[in-house]
Amino acid sequence: MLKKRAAKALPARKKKHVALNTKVQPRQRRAQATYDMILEVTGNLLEEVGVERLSTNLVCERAGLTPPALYRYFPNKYALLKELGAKLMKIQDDAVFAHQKTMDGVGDVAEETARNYRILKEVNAITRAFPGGGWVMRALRAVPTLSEVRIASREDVADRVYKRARKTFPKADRKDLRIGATLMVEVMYTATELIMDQPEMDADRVTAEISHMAARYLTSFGDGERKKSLA
Amino acid sequence: MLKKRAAKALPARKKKHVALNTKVQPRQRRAQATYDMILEVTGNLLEEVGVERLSTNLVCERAGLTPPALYRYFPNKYALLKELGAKLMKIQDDAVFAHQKTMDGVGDVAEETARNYRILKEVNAITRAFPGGGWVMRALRAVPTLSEVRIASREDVADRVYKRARKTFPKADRKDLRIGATLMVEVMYTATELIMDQPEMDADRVTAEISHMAARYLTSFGDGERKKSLA
DNA sequence: TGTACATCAGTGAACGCGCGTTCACTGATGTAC
DNA sequence: TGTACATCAGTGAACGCGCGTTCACTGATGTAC
Repeated sequence: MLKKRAAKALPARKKKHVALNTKVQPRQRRAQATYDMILEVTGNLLEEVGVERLSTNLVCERAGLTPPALYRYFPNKYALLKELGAKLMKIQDDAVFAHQKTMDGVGDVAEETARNYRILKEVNAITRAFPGGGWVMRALRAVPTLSEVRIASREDVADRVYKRARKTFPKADRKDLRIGATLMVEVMYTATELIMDQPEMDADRVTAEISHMAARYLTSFGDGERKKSLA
Repeated sequence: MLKKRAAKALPARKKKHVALNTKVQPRQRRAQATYDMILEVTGNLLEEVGVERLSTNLVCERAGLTPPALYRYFPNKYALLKELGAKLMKIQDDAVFAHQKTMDGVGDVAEETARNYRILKEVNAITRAFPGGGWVMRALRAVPTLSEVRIASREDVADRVYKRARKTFPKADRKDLRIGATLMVEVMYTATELIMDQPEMDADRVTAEISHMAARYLTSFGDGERKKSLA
């Protein structure tokens, strides 16, 4: 089948709000390499200068490109951050989902603690290995347009936790359990942020303790004392 | 092979270290009023335009001042944020400490849940009432020079939790307990951030659940099952 | 009490810089025939 | 197979803007006598 030639690009409309989505998708190999390099350079620069001093011009300079080349793919620095953020969220989530697959329902506190610990260890390692990982996570919190990416990712994970927990605790209040899943996920990732932000803290201890906290909490949905406490 | 301009080394942008502390302290009444107004305007502007689009020029314009007037007290926008951040941390902490005074040791889960709930409710209300409160909290996370303020505040609170818990759990591992206190405090404030960031969430439920989570965790230090879980 | 005067507070106008962005262009790539 | 040519990819040079910052200055305030 013959591919239709792409129609000539229409003149860009004037837009009040600049979209954060990438503009043109790279079609040739050369372009894909450029695209990837831009993001790689961005990650490295984040590590060096932080999100405030990051700019498209700076990325171009470091990447050995002229601004229109970058501008072809990304409208501004937030588009860069969004793309990096989406990438990081994806590989974090994938790691979590890989673990989730081996789980059927919620175990006891010791079992859940061990599970959480293994997952968190892996997520921490992934984030540390990601160029500018700490900065990307900070940006995902601080920049409103980016927080959508973050929230969507977290809710994805929380949803699976919820479904798993519902099997084990069929009598638990559904809304509580759903919010509980969100909170558990949020708390777990908080540990990762804490470790990235404050390297002086004992990462292993933090990971272990948060894992325990999350496990205690999740298993509490099968506990009569919950109601009494929250009455 | 791709033809690319040689990547230049980063120019040595030797930005002299700008102190974030206020420069001149206001001495006259007029000056104090100006100083306070600048911060008030900053808070309101944060609400309107966010931290990225905030600038000293914008604050001046809105405050009806010329740049040198602002510059007399604050060297840049981070000094403004730091001052606002310190203020918010202080009134949050004061509220927590007021509650802590009435506590002697750690109670049971139900009791601790109730305590946490009351404290968190108040901290949430304080943060909501603070102009630009949500943005200030985000900035305290995202801006490195500001995170010092945040960490110092959190550790202050954690220290008191630690001392209280040590009385009740004299046999618990000291290091675990100290880190546990930090984590508990961190998790509690996470709830506040979550509520500020995602107003679509049920604030009451989130507050209640996190209070329960923190209570479960803290009381776990008097529990034999802890060791087994974390082995 | 009034007033002279030192100090504090804020103005007006300008600066250099780096930002995002655009235009007209050249060069590279892939593919239809 | 080679090649013509449409399309994709990136260049070079410039723009207007708002940023932080500074200078020399005027006006306001408080106080010593």
